[in-house]
Amino acid sequence: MATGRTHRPATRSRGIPEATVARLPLYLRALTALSERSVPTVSSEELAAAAGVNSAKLRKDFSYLGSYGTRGVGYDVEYLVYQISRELGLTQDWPVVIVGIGNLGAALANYGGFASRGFRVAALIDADPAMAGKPVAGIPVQHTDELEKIIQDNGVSIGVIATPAGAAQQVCDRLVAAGVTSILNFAPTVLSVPDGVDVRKVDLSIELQILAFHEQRKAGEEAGAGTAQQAAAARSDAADQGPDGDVPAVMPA
Amino acid sequence: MATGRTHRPATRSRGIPEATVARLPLYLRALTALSERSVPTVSSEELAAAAGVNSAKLRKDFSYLGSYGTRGVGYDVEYLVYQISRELGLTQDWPVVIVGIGNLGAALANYGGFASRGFRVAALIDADPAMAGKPVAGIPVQHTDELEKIIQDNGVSIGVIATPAGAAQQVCDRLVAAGVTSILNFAPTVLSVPDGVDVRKVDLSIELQILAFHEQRKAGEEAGAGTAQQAAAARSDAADQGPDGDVPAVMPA
DNA sequence: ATGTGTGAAGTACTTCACAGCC
DNA sequence: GGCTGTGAAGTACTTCACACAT
Repeated sequence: MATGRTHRPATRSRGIPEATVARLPLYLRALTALSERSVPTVSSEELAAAAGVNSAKLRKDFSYLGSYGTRGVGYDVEYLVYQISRELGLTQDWPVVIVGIGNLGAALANYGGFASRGFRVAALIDADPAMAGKPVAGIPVQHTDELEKIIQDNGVSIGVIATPAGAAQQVCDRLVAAGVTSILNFAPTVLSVPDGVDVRKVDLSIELQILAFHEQRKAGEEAGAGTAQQAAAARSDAADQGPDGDVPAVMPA
Repeated sequence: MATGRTHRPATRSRGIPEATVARLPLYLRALTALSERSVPTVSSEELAAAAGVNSAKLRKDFSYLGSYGTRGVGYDVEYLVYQISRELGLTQDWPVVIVGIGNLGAALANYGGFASRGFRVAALIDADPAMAGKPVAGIPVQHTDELEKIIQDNGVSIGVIATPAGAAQQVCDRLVAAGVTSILNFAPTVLSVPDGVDVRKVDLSIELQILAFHEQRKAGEEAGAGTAQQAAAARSDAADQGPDGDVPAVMPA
């Protein structure tokens, strides 16, 4: 059990690479925008630009899902939206609980991108008795004591932890014991979970530290001998959004 | 300019792999905890467990920084804290501005992990005139009109965007024009930036969608022929925290 | 003509396994 | 004897480049 190592020898759920899965939501967002503008078809080049990746990667990604495009033409927007949604499991309804209703928890509760994507905030839970009953984003906050009952009554399998770091592991254990098998963790802690439970982590301070690292490099290169050549080769990261295609996004209030 | 593609031929800033950089903050956090408990040394095995990675990876990561361990003994906690902090550029002070002071922006402003890690919230900026002057986390909110002046007066190079999606690109453009070269984007949009500017993205809805994908697989495998073998091999992701070591974390209020 | 789908080549990251130092 | 540091092997992901369908 401990920190729950796991070697994941070839986890590839059914042949779709994890890196591809992480990009599908990006494509879906771009496609949804096109759909709203009633654009009927897109080329891999256009869609890739909108999603911030390169077109070869996008075509390869789609090839794992099937052959949904038409050579010489492109992809049918509506059809692709459906296929990706289905692949991601967004055609079904996912009740979600948010535990820890501070500023962050409230921000998450208010996040509009939820309902639109198959997610439904089933309940807000907080340890502070003073919060109980107070509505946040139109949903009354419930006390932690009710956690197990809420999970079971609503058939919740996805939990969001937005508590302080000190409470996170305990909340996590209770969520898992009650039947939650996927956790999105905003607390700056490494959570231990049994096999079969997925944890994803979102950590502001880590992101900032990564930015600081690159920022420092930029400053150094500027100062250090400007070998022109070196300066040119310097840092051209920029786009492709975040040093590695991965990573996710919250939503402002 | 467009979506600002970039092939980043061998960006590796100075030989440290991006994947390693992304883990340094994790190690740093674990080490800081050990330091607070006055633990003098750690083995790669122990530290790896605390950080949620495996020990071979950790040793390899550290080998990119130098030979800071002692064979047969382990790593000196204080010394490593210093070396990693320096490598990440945390020994200097990074003034940061947060734009968009809704629930999320407020949550970020209140995040304690800031000051402790070399980051300082230099200013909070919001487009709503009604917010101007109101203190959030003890810092008075300033109006967007002041953005350029704030950036320049404080020498800010890192900006956090927590505005609604619609405002993000415009805010981003202004930040970049004013001199910001690293952006942490919480708005669910792909930002276009010129070369030399780093963008990292944090997106709640993408994380949830990735969880939903795996959640769906779990359900499917349960139902589908339980080839015992298949069920056993099933999904053993779990720990290693989030399908790929990467990703970051916000902090609750 | 145009743009998809994909083997093949290239690159990045991880894990193994063990020599070498304490 | 214990634990680091690292070449070498293995795996995962990306990019190229072009055959092939429309």
